[in-house]
Amino acid sequence: MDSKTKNRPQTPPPDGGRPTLKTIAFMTGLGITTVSRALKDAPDIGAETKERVRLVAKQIGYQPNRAGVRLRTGKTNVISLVLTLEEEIMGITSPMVVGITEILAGTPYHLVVTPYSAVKDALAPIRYILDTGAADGVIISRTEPHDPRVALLTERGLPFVTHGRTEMGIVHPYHDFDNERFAYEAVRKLVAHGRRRLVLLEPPPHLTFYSHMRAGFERGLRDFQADAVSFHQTNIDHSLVEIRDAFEVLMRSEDAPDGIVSGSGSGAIALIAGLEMAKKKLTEDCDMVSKVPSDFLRWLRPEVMTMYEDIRVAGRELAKAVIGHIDGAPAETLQSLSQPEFQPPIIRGLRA
Amino acid sequence: MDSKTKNRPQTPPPDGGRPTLKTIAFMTGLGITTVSRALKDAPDIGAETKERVRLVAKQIGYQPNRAGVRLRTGKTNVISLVLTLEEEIMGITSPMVVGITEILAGTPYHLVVTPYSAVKDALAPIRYILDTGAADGVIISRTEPHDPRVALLTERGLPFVTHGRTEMGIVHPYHDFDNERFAYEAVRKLVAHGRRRLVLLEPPPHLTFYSHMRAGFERGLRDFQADAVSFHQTNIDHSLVEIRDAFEVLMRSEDAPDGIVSGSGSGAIALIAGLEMAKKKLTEDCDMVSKVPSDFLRWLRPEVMTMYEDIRVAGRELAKAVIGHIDGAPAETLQSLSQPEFQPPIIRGLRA
DNA sequence: CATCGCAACTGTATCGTTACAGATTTGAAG
DNA sequence: CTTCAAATCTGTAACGATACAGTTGCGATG
Repeated sequence: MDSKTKNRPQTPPPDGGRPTLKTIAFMTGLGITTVSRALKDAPDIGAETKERVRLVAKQIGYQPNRAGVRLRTGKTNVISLVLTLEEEIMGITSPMVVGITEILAGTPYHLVVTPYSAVKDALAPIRYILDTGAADGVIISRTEPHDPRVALLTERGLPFVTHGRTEMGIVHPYHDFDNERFAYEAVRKLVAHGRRRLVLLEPPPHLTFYSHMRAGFERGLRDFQADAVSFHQTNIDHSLVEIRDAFEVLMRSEDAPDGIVSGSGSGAIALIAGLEMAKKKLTEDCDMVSKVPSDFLRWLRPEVMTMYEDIRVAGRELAKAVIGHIDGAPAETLQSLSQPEFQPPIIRGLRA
Repeated sequence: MDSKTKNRPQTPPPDGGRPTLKTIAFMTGLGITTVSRALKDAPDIGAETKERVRLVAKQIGYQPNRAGVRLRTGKTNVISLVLTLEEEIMGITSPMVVGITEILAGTPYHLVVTPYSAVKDALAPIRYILDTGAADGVIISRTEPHDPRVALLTERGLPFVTHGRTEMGIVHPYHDFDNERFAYEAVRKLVAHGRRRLVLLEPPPHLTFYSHMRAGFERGLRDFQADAVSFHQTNIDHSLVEIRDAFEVLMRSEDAPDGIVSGSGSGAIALIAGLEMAKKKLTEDCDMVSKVPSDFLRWLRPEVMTMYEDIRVAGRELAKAVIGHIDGAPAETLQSLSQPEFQPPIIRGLRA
């Protein structure tokens, strides 16, 4: 066979299978390499040729074989969302996944969900991804001030973004909710309602946003002259029953607070239950501000003042940031903080 | 070079990279083919050789390159979860994803989330997966009696499982919640509470479980001698505001029901709001049974009687079923129905 | 009319794996 | 001492894509 045309498929590729570069090469009479480079808009391919190739590719619905690309180039076109199985409790995964996929829909990226179970295993999925080259970028949450995952990913140069910030002197992409301001504004609001003895249902101390929320809470106490009621033994990672029971005890004590800042929506539910078990009533004995990821609380307990953390938007921001990181944008430009705002109450009139 | 050893790597594969069959071949002095077959436990490889290969493979942490396998064999080791972006509202995705990944964790499968937006596009992601060979198996939900996705997947022979049943004479794997029985038991319970004028907040009519739930409801009405109050213009896919407003009108009318069966947890929230806007009270003017995917309602409105649909378990069942289908198990053995049960009320005493 | 540079295109090798068709060795049967 | 079969191992080609190092043709330059 003439070596000049060895790269040109002589037989029409078997029909029924999906089109490959070979198919296009056969149809256009070009070499496979040329077709490949034409589709990449390489500078050494003629303008008219590119046009022809693009047209044929579109006509037959050519889509590059992911395995081929991945094997040759190492590019996986995968973004990995790393989740704790326990994260489910907060019901946060749904809108997050939706937000991420909204952004990925316009790209060649697929979203792979990579779970891990115990907290001590948090590094395991990261190692897996690094070792097997399973993804081009990673999204992690439940960020800690000194997060070994961030250290490892940075060291190995795999693009990532965190949901939450770190404090380790590494500049990396992140998206976060401004929990400092949330707690600060919550205190302001409660004081405006005449509340002075405030309690905070806080995040677990090892997560970064613990200190943010505490800082905002304490700054609020100082600025608006209120007092803290201690509730440190309990945090939003505890079970609803634990939170409820601990809070009932507190509400029955001498030390009972008259204002509550809840760092989580489900925590708020447990606090309300504890409060009611102690025969106290919202708005009468106590006011409450809660961060919420959904509308449930507002509908069922409109007397709770809520600040909405839009997880879907967070998912979008995170997705944009990883992709930006993959594309080489500087990390400083891939950081965002979403500002809390109080939600208007649900309108209880007809045709709202 | 001696052709006898052409397949044996002569140079130690560059360190730092991840191990491949070549690495093991070099270390054991065997051919690449032999190593491949040894790891697959092929019958034509000696027992001792297999042992040696396995040992080395384990020692160096060999994991087959997914792109290589996929390119050569077409096996993707991917399960695709096909979701509506709108599904988020029900907050059902989180526990579903968790359940699925729990099962996949023990397998080589990864979970890829493939979304679609409009209802009319429901076929688009399926076509994409079929055309690009993106997955070995598919999980779909929001099943319809005559579901074109099921038809297409069956025709093209791609293993799948549905969350919900179909009525098209095709035997395929599914997992479903017994909505017929749910509604039936709900009616029984309401009648036992002295309620006789019952309303059903039903699923949208095009989904299969609409007729299941209606059938159970109507069978209950007959068996327990209660009457239906019409509320057909509204269903669980409508917005909370729409449901609330429509229900307020109903509750203010002559025709007001005294018992409610709610086909969804978030729908129940809207119904409660509508009821309260009509100045009616739960347990006094009206009782309610709702299907719920989480604990929120039980905590905040313990007076609602609930049947828990465990989505996490559903995720597990679905994952097991697709894998079973991929492995060639007969579809009849991959069908399961989860039975509803009333939940005990939240215990409102200390140390529950 | 060589020679050179440039534009446009192409072949080969390779990524890691597996299907397939041998190849070699060993021991037993004839 | 052949012959054969079984047991064990191996090389080659291919999956689809791309990096790299050419090759070809052609007009401009000296």
